[in-house]
Amino acid sequence: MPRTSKSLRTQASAGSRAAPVAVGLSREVIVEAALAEIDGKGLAAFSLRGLARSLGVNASVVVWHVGNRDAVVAEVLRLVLQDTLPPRLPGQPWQAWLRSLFMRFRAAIQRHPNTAPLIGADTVSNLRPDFALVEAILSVLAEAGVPEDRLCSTYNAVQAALVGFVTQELAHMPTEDLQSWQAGIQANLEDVDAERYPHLVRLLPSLTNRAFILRWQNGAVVPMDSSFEIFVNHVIAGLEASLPKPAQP
Amino acid sequence: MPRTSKSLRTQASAGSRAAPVAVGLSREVIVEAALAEIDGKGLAAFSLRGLARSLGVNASVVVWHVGNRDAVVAEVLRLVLQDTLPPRLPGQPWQAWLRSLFMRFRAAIQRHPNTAPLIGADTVSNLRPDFALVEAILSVLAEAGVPEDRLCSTYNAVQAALVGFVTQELAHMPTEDLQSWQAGIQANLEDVDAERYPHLVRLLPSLTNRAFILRWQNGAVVPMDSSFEIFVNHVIAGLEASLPKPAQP
DNA sequence: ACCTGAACACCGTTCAAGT
DNA sequence: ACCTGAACACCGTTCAAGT
Repeated sequence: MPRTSKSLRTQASAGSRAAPVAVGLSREVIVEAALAEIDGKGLAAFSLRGLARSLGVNASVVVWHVGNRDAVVAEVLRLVLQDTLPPRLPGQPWQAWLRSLFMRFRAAIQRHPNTAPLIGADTVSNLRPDFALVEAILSVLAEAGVPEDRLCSTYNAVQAALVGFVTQELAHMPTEDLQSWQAGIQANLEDVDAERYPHLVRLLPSLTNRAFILRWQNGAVVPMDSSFEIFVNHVIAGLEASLPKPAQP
Repeated sequence: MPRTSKSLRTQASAGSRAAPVAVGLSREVIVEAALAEIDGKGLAAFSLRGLARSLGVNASVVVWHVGNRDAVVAEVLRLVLQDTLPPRLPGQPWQAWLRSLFMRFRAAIQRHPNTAPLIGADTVSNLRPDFALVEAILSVLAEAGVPEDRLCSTYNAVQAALVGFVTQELAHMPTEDLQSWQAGIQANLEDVDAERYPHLVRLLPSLTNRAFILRWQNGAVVPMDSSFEIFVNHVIAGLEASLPKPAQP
């Protein structure tokens, strides 16, 4: 029975030259430790060697169990996104289900914001394809009345939206010199020419650190709830508007 | 006058211990070379040392000119996205301008698909904020009739969409073992249970290598034109639907 | 000002060797 | 089967030193 504590080996590590024996490590334990590492240090600072250190083993054992770095990271993402798919409640309109999918997906990444860069930019997502997600979206779109020949394209549009907002809301920010970075952005914003950028200047109070490109903290610190809601509204309304009109009574 | 050829130093590199003299390098030349490197080898294989090699100089000179790796990459993205902002044609409806923005943005990344991971996942984008883009979007949204108190959130929704689709369409794929990876995905797809995933199985021909999560090549090889068009339609229609209704005559 | 070269503290991955 | 330890070919960044 594998333990999940930080070091699987005896803690008296100083002069201990432990014999190379099985230590109860498994793919599952390694992936969980990897997620903990990413949660704590971020993706950029995550390494197989560091992961192995946190497990009290040699780096090559990670490779032996899981494969390479990409595989580890793909498994971590799978762990983060598991149970994201909302159940289809009886009688629930497709709009409501889609909305719950978007919210649950975002909530899952919010729990582990440092994994956000993985969901869109890398294709590690398809290293472990989640067929249930694809089927559920296709099913709900078909039910909504999307024509058969546009189902694939419409699915892609939905999938892009599902991942797109959250990727950016929780995008990684420069960790270290937050102080100077914030100061730099703010100084830039104060110097903006009101003649050339009237809207920007007028809306500055509501935009500063709250709008993409104009912020220095990500959605893990400053959630963009109302923006996300409007975004989801757009997606659903856009979907509705693109449906073939039924004969209106 | 800086030259843009591959090696700025004399090509007789074998036994040449060149004296450390100025070599005509500039921030601009370095960033262009960096883009060329990324275009050729991809972001994962891009390194400051490799970049310096391609320029025929020591690695630390890149640091001296541009700063650190993030700064180099931010400048590269700025170069890729320059001139993305479409002009506002006289009498042009806001919908048409927004559509052209989406298309030009995508076209810019299509020219350098390996930079796609930078636009959304990393926040290198705001290391060099493009105020003109922000202002243009705000301006067009205000003109469309978005209420003042929702301008920021609506801007965020548009920005998320602008970046979201392209990020994924051109997401990086495992470069090396494309053969085995493709085989793996195809094998997986053929084994899908038709009882559990009826839509997936029925639509398999149109989904295979054309739908997110079910493809093994990205948009640089297999463009997702019709999906992108539907996506943009959704964005615009969703925006229209969210506008306060004017008094209908 | 602009560049070299060495050094530091890391990486991912492979591979022989142990039990 | 599962692990160690050494090795290989890299990294980004810093810093003294050259011209």
